Amino acid sequence: MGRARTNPAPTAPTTARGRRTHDALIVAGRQVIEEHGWAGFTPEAVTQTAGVSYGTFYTYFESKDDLLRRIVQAAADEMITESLVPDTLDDPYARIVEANRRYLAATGKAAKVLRMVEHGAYLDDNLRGLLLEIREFYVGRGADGIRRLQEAGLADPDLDPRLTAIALGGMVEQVAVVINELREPLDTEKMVDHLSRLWASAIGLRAPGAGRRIPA
Amino acid sequence: MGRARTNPAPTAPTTARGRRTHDALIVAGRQVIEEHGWAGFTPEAVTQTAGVSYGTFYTYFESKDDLLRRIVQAAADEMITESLVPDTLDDPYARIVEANRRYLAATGKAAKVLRMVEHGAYLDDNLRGLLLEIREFYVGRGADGIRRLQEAGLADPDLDPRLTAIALGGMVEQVAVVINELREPLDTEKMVDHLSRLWASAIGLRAPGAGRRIPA
Amino acid sequence: MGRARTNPAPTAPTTARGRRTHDALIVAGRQVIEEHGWAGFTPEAVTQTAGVSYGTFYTYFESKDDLLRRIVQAAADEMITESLVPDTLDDPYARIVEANRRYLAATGKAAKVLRMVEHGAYLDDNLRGLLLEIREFYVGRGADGIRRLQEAGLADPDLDPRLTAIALGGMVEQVAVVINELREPLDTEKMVDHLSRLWASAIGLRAPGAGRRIPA
Amino acid sequence: MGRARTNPAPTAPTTARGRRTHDALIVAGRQVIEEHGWAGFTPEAVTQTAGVSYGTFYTYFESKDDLLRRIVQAAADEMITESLVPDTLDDPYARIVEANRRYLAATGKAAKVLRMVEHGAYLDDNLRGLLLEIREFYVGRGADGIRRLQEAGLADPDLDPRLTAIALGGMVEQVAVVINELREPLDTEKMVDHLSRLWASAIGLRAPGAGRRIPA
DNA sequence: GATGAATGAGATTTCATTCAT
DNA sequence: CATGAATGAAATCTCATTCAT
Repeated sequence: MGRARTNPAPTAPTTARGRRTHDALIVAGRQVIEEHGWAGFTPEAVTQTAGVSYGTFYTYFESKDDLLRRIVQAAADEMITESLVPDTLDDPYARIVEANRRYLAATGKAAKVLRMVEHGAYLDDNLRGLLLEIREFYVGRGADGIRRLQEAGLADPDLDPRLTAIALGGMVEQVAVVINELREPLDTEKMVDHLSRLWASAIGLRAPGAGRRIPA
Repeated sequence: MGRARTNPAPTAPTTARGRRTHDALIVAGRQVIEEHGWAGFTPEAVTQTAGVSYGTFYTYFESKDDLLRRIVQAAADEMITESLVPDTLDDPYARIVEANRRYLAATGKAAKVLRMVEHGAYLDDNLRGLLLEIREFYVGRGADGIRRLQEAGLADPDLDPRLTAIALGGMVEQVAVVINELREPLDTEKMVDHLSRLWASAIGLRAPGAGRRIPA
Repeated sequence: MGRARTNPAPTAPTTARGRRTHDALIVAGRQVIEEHGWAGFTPEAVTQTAGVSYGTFYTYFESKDDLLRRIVQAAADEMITESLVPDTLDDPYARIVEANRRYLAATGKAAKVLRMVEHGAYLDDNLRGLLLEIREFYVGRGADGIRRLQEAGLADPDLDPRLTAIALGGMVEQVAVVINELREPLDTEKMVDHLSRLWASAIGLRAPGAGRRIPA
Repeated sequence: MGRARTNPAPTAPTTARGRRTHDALIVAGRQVIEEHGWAGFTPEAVTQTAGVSYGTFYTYFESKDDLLRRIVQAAADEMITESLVPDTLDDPYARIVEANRRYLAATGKAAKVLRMVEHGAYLDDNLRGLLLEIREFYVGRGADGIRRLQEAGLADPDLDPRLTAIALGGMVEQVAVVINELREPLDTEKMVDHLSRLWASAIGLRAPGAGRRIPA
């Protein structure tokens, strides 16, 4: 009634048991979203899935929003971690292939969660900021790669690296989503191959000193 | 949503005034979704935006779902109509440019609405079917175009037309959506240029008898 | 979920039926508070008492707080209106008697509601302001009366009118509360007599040109 | 509140540490009520203020009600103890002054706590009885004092001692509470002076053999 | 048809109390 | 004894849908 929150602001759990429950709720929350979508994402569903009582939810999270933010953060971290390409890989085309393969592999579920948030019901400023950060990570990384190739004389110098990264990154992102939704099961490895060839051709990638642009 | 209905089934409006109200509600509904997302899409908001009383909603629509279906249908029709490229345009590259320009111009918001439905709370079989149809329209059209170019010896014959269409179509679709969400204002015409060059390069489009793949 | 209120902000009812329901809810709310105290003041109890459904509460009031504010406002208005002493009454002592009689008569229930708010669970800034206003009304009126008597040479000139009004007003206010709570039934008219004599003696009120301070 | 209890009944603390914790909780509880009112009075807030863990609450108190009763009892004891006027003080007016000074000094907050209980959410028979006792103590003491003065010919014999004590006691009590709530800071000593003069004049107190009723 | 009030099941959140460690 | 996590009934609020006028 018009008064400030009087309830205990949830604090980080101090005991092992507390941490277990806390983590279980995040895992359960993610699972609920993935399986039942927005409509199913209720504190009740989450606690039931985690096997704890209703009230326990608010021992660890201020609100549904709060849990959502943490789920998104976790999904984003996971996506980014899993889609990093090792520095030891030198060949530009191989790097493209690897990046695409990892992206498609990594983003099945995580991307689904992120999309749901993006186009779903609830977007406060915190979440919007989080999503923009994630996008910026991918766009920036893609633009850097393109710029390096241009500087090495390996890619079309007329392309704006950032616009190109937005476009080609969008291609891969969108394909990742479609794969998870299409009825027709796509051969993922074949799609990785196509995406890589399209990406390479699009930026005019050529093997140093070679006439052929992409491996046959 | 999903409650049994006991309401009189709304009938198609018979008077001119009825049709006007009906259409105004669809327009208002679309506007509400675009501007306020799912959270704002309530009968209350829609009727207020349309300037009619609350109860009028159910004079014309069985339910929120019902209106949603009609909004999606309208958005899809509009997208498809506006993104058709006239047959009179012969030059392949010019057709690509034109298709991309029209897509970006016409469909940013419509695509956003479709995405929302896709990832939003409510996806009944009707809606899912509708979305698949729309996607199939674009993918099919893109694949046909690529296949024709391949047959004419103007595009890389090693590419699977369908996979390629999914990937490149996804690129344009994703860019269309992103443009409306990014903080940085993109120069649309420059983006059209980039998308077109990327698309053309990606499929190895070459002007008949020319060495250069894309216009400078 | 972190979004602004999307629900219709309740608007003043436009139809007669609406006004009836609105008023019934305020009456019911007041009755619930008086009879069951804070613990019983729930939207459910209020709507049941008013004979409407639960949801109707939020057709007219933004929140429990909102209704509470209106109840307090109504109680205050009622108290103030009923405790006004007609200007036609000239004799100072008679005015004191009349003011006390009206105060005790008027404030049984209203004062109970106000006390509950004051010492009860919920005091946001709006309510606090409202209560201060009410108090100020009584203190100001009392101080004015005392000052006038002092200027007419009818009351002890050494008294600070404001402090005196706070003290004597508090006396009457407190007695009003006690009357409603004590087991022992007090003779109200006798109490009015005592309060008036105490008040008059306290300020040294003397009839013009008379030795006796108060009527026997 | 009002739930059946299955908890082990807390036992009186046996160790020094136990007593310290027990007392700290009562002090903290009182502080919480005074500062944050009913809304803030939660086991959580009390234990935090006392610097002990949540669960410890129920080591010492059966319930919130239980703590409340002890707080009220402590506040009452304190009020009564601190407002006792030493028997060595003989002069009637000086006794009035001293009683008022002590009451204002000691009991503003305690009185507020008692009021809160009175008008707050929870009033079981135990509490009600306690409050009536406290009131009776003050009313009885006041009435006795007035009766003695009347018998000594020092006060208006027409006044009903009990009614007068209720009224004048209410005056002081109310002022004590109001002082803590008013925006305008009152000069307490000046208020003591006024209260005393008003009280004395009201009962017609006159110094034996003196014409002036109250010190100038 | 249009209007706006009414409905009530369901979602979110609170918090006094209990319990495992 | 102390700790802090767990519990769940009850409170507040939402909103798609229905209904009386």
